[in-house]
Amino acid sequence: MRNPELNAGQKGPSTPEIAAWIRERIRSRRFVSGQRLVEFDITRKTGGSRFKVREALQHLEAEGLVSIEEYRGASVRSATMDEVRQLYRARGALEGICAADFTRNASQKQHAKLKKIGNDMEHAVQVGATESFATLNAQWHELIMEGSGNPAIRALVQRLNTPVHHLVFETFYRAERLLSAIADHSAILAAISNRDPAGAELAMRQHVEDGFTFLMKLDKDLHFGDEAE
Amino acid sequence: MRNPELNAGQKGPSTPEIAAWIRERIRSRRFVSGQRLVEFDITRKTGGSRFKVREALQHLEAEGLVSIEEYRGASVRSATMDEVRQLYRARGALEGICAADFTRNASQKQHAKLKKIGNDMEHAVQVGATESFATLNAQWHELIMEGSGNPAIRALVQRLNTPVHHLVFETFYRAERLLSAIADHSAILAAISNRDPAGAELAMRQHVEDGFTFLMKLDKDLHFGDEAE
DNA sequence: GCCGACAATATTGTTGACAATATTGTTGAA
DNA sequence: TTCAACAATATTGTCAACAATATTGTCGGC
Repeated sequence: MRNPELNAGQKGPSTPEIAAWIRERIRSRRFVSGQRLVEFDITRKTGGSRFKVREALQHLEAEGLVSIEEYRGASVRSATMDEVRQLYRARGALEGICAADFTRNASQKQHAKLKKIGNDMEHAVQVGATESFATLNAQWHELIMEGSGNPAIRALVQRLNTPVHHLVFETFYRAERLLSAIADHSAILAAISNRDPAGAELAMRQHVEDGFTFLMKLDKDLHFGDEAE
Repeated sequence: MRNPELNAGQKGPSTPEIAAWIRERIRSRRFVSGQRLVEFDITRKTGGSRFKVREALQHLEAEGLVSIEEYRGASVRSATMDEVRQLYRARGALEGICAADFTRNASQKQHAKLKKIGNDMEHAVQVGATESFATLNAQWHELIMEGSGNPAIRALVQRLNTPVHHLVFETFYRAERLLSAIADHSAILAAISNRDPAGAELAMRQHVEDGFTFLMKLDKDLHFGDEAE
C-alpha cells in the first residue's frame, strides 16, 4: 500500500493530473459529498507533492467541486436540490442556444453524425446496453455543442454538469427515462432537419428541464428518510 | 514609492484581497491584455507574500482572467472577438432566463425597485452622468438576476462578464447606446409588468445581443489598424 | 553591421521547515 | 456516568531558501 496510484514518469503527477484524479473520484462517488479531503492523504495516494495537491484543490474550488475553509481544508461540496435546479435551468438555456446554432452552423457531416448517434442510441435501448447508452448520450449532447460553433458554451456546460454527476449516473438505469430521452432527441433532430432553430431550441430546453424533473423524482426515491447534513 | 498600495493591518493583504487588486487593475486597463504579471512586482506593490500572490493568480486563472504558462508565469488573457461573441450569446440566454423567472418569482418590492432604477437611469442620461449610468445599469441587471431566484446563474454571468470588461467600459460613453439601452429596458419592464415571461425573455436576450453588436462596431473603430498579437 | 553561441540575470517552480489552528484524547471533579 | 478544562496530535497556512527554466546581455566570427 505504499505505491501511489498515479504515476507520471519519475517526477510525479502534474497539478492538472492530480485535479483530474480527485475529480474522477468525486464523480465515481469514492469521495462523497461532505467528505474532507486531507492534503496528506492525497499526497500519499497520488504521489504528488503537497504543493501541487494544494494547487489542484484550489482549482477544484474555483470549479465549484470542493469548498475550502480556513484551517479546515477542502471538502467535497454538495449541491442542494435547489442549486441543481438552477444549474439545469442554465443548462437548458445554454444547450437550447446550441441547438439553435447547430441548426444554422453545423456541417453536413455533423448533421449525419447526429443522426447516426441517434440511431445507435435507439439500438442501445432495445438491447438494454445501459453504459453505451450513457456514452452515446454524452456524445450526442457534445456534438450539438460542437456543431454550434460555441466552444465557450460547451466549456461552461461541462462545468455545470460536474457537481451533479452522481445523480445523472443513476438516471441511465431507468428505462422510462431512456425512452423519453429517445423521443426528445427525435423531436430535436426533426426541428434541426427542418431548419427550425427556434423549434430546436425550445425542444432542447424542454428536454433538459424534463431531465431535471426526472432527477428530482429519482432523488426523492433514493434519499427517502435521509436526514440533512 | 516603497510603501505598498494595499495595506490590510499588520499582516499584509489576504489572498482574495490581492486577487481583487489585480482584477481591478485589469478592469481599469492598468494591466492590459497580454501583459505579463510578474510575481515579484505584485509582491512589492501589494505588500503580500509571494505565496499569496501565487495563489491569487491561480484563482484568476480559474476565473479565466489570466493565463499561466509553465516557467513563463501569468499574463492577462485576451478574449478574441469571437470568444466575446460566444460569451454574449451565453449571457443573453442566461439573462433571458432570469428575466422570465423574475416575472414569475420577484417580490412586489423588487418590481418597484426595478422601476425606480429604470427612472434613475433615464435621469442620468438626461444629465449626462455617465459613471452613474454605468453603476445603475449594473444594478439593474443584478436586480433582475437576484429577483429571479437563480443565484447560481447570477454567479455564472458575473464570471462571463469579467474577461471583456474593458470594452464594456467604453460603451458607456456613447450616447446612442445609452438611449437604445433605455428603450430596451422599458420594453423588458413592460413585458415583466404584463406578466409575460416569454416576452421578457425574448426582449432581454435581444437587449444583450444588441449590446454585443454595438461592442463589435465600437471595437472596429477603436482598434483600427491594430496588428494581431 | 549582423548573427549565433555563450554567460549573466531574472523569473518561476518546488521543496522542506515552521507557525497557527482545529481536532481528538485524557483527566478530574461534580 | 457526564461534562468541562486541559494536553497531545493532526492538519492546514505561511514563509524563505533552493532548483529549473526563460530572458537578456555580451562577445566573437563572418
